[in-house]
Amino acid sequence: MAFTEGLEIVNGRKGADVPARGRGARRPRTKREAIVDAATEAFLVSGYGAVSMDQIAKVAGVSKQTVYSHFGSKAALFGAVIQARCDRLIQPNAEGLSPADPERALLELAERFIGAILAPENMASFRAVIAEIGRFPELADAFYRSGPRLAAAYLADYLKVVGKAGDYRFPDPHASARLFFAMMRGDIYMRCLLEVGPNVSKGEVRRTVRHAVRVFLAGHKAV
Amino acid sequence: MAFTEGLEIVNGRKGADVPARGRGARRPRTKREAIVDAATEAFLVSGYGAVSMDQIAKVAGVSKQTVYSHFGSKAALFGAVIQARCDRLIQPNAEGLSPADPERALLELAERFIGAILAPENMASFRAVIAEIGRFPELADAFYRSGPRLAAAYLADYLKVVGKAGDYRFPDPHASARLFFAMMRGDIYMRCLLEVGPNVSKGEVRRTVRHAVRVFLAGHKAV
DNA sequence: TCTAGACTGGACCGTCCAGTCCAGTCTAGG
DNA sequence: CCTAGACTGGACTGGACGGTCCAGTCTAGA
Repeated sequence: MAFTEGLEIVNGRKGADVPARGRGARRPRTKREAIVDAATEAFLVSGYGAVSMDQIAKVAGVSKQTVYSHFGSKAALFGAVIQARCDRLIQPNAEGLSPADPERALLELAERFIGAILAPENMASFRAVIAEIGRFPELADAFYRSGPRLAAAYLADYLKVVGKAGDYRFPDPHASARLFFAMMRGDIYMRCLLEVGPNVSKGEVRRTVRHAVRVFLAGHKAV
Repeated sequence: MAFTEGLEIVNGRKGADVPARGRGARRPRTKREAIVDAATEAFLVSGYGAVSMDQIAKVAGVSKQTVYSHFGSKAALFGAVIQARCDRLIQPNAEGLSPADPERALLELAERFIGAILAPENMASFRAVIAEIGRFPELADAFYRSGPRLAAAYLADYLKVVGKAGDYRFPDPHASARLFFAMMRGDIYMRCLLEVGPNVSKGEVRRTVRHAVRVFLAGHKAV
């Protein structure tokens, strides 16, 4: 709930759509943005099939016709929403990580990564993508590219640098990077995805991450 | 496609439902089984929302009323189908694995595990469960219990035994077991789940598994 | 032979929903 | 002041679909 921040009834002939910026606190959005926001929340919470265009129009405070003049169809709207979310997946990049202390650096990266993938909006995006793979295969592609693949690419670069220092060896940095993220995306991720089991605590995340990082590094120690 | 094996038009007043077993090749099923089969394939391929009861009845070669007299509602039918699939998730258990040669044993276990989770039917089950988490949270629970959790429990037992031998240390066997499966369920799994990227080859699986097992063991070596 | 119960097949109901249409309003810019 | 274009709101269409009903058939077993 509440990926948007509670504005529901913003416009009944009010924020004149175009500039209106600067009016403190009141979200100064265009109709289009309002529609996207409403649709995002609705789709991510309930799924494509369970959301009606009337619903979206109502929540956006806009007429149905307006929705259709901006996005030609329900499918197009869904596509736009998910694409936007994929573009905005927060990418934990490896910049600013010191090659001098890989353990510390990887711990930090891991924490950032876990934080990102466990964030409810991203979790919901992932579920939505999976649920509609049959109807929208392109979205799965977009998700993979801007998610797992990008993250692994960043890390691989970092591992190359670390490898040069000599303490650790990464004969195939890309494979190692993928492995690293797989380790992070462990049982905790699965439990969140399925919404089962005990809720994950900060402590559990911490412990799991430390364990994983330690094993990862020990497994790549130069002999 | 084709989780069932091509029988579609089995009964137009034919295989008398009850015994009929033994008739070679021809699938000798009850109406109920026919319904479950048809529903399974339909739900796993297209998802809950995209399947109609008329469709299922037609494919099962059965009247709609019969479907409703066996399963009271669409939701109940879906529940039964997914539950059955969860119960049948092939569990790679750790029995018969030699504690003397952990590397070999883990490699074997890993291959079995990967084979199971990448199997199209299981992949499809997982997707279906995720897609309908909102409507059917119990199914997610069933899936987790009879999938990830069970597998980890088996492995944890094995790791305890290996730990006693002395070459490796597993201070928290359950955590290590979960980590192990996370490593296996790596990028390949993600790609299959999202149906993106290059198709996975036997070779890639092999390479990935070897890498993961090596890192896992090296990371748990006794000092 | 009779009966109970499973099953058929097709009509039917109520609901929901994507998408269209349209008459009329509001506003910005010329 | 006029016009173009964005927007409203509500009626409407056409089709899908879950679920019900029912008259009639088939089969097994008493």
